[in-house]
Amino acid sequence: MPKKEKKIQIKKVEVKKIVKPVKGKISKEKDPQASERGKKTFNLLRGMHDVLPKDEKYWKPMYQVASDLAAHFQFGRLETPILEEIGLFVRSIGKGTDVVDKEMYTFEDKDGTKVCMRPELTAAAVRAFIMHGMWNMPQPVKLWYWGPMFRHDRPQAGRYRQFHQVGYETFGHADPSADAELILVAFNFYKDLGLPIEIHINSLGTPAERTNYKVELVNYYRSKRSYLCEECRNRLVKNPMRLLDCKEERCQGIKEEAPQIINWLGAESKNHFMKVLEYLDELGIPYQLDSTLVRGLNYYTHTVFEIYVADAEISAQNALGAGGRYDLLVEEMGGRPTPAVGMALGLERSVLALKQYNEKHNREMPKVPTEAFVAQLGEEARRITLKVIDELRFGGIKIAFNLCKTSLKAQLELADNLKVPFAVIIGQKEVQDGTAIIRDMESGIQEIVDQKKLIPVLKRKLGKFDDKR
RNA sequence: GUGGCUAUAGUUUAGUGGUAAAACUGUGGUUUGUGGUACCGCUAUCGAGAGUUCGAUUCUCUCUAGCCACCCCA
Repeated sequence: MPKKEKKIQIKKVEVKKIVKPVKGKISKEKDPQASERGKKTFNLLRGMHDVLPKDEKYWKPMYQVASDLAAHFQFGRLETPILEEIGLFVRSIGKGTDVVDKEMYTFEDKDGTKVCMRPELTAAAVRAFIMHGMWNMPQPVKLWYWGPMFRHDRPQAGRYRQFHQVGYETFGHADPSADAELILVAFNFYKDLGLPIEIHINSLGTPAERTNYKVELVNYYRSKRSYLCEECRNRLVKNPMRLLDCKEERCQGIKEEAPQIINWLGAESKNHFMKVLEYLDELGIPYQLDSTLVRGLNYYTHTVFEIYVADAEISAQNALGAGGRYDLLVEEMGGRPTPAVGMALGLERSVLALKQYNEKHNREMPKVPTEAFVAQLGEEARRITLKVIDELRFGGIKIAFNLCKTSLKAQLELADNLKVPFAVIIGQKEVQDGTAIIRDMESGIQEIVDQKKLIPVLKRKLGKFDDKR
């Protein structure tokens, strides 16, 4: 109780003080704010995040690069619903994987259908491929997507429950060139954004080859059983391929000596893999063979790869993206046997890595410079200004303005912050004369121009080609 | 899901058992039509709830969130 009384008293004092020198404006503005303070505010759900305008400089170019690459490599945009039947993911990703067993957002729809928010998009792409009879289209069928995915994992930096991926999938192209093409797309994505990456690559062969290899792997690890960490002893029974993921120090030596899957591949599989590598060599894409790379989703065959930030210091979550071949999935999902390769990149992680990389190297994302600031004085001028602003848009001039500001000083300050080369000033006098002032922000030299000639004059000053002359 | 650390203005940080400081940002102003400086205002129920206490932002507990490692993955 005493707390509240004190506070109220303080406020009254403040208001009185303010009312004296200024007008009634401020006290009017303050009251609603004060009453709002008592209201509850809402927070985000755990693991959710807003993408804010301050990060637009990352998200916008990412989308631009992603869609440019898609256009260049002839991927068609696929947009699928966020909600899908739960079985779609259970069958494709596979039971026993963490994604399916622990991380999916699932619920029962009002009609009792078991529904799931997509944890990834390859399965949905396969579904769409089959559903729309895309095997009847000229092959290969190339699809790309961009959108939110949902995984109920424990959040960490660069790891969210709703996160975004961009992905590319190629159907009906069995040749190693398809694998290489996708890796090239990923490589170019980061190259264009200015982030050095490295590719880790491996081959899982066919399921039969993998089974043979697993037997050998288990035999090997059994012989070392007493030296293994507890976790690995479990893996030995549950998921032997994951033994290769172990980070325990005591298991590292054992891991290094472990049989490598590449030696268990048949001639055909080996040949496929070698050809992929040859393509990468030809393209000059650096890669590292990684015999321990196995991937968490069950549908992969042959080539698998992951994309890491080249600078190991940069991020905890440094796996930016991953992909691989899934030649059997389309058939498994009820379609005609169709070879396929896919790849997905994590966007939040890419932003995080880019930020850290840029900070480390004192680099900034390129942005389109503003060419002119339009300043206005008075209500009359504001009316004209909004029109001028619109005309300048048609003139193709990148401008900034702020109708909220009334003083010229404040507006020029903004112009200065934006490092705009020119300011266009419209006041009462200019409204009457139908003119505008163009101020060179560097020299301070001003020129009075007819409002109708604003676009050509500005263009000339900006060194732009003016097609009206 | 397991373990650990953290939680003060929009941001980054001080600080104290007696309700809080600074920088930056934002906003208004320093003769109401001119910027890059300078100066002066304004902006925090000290994450939420409970407990201990005359009194807590400061101590304890619970919760929540973030971060780190594991797990997993993008």
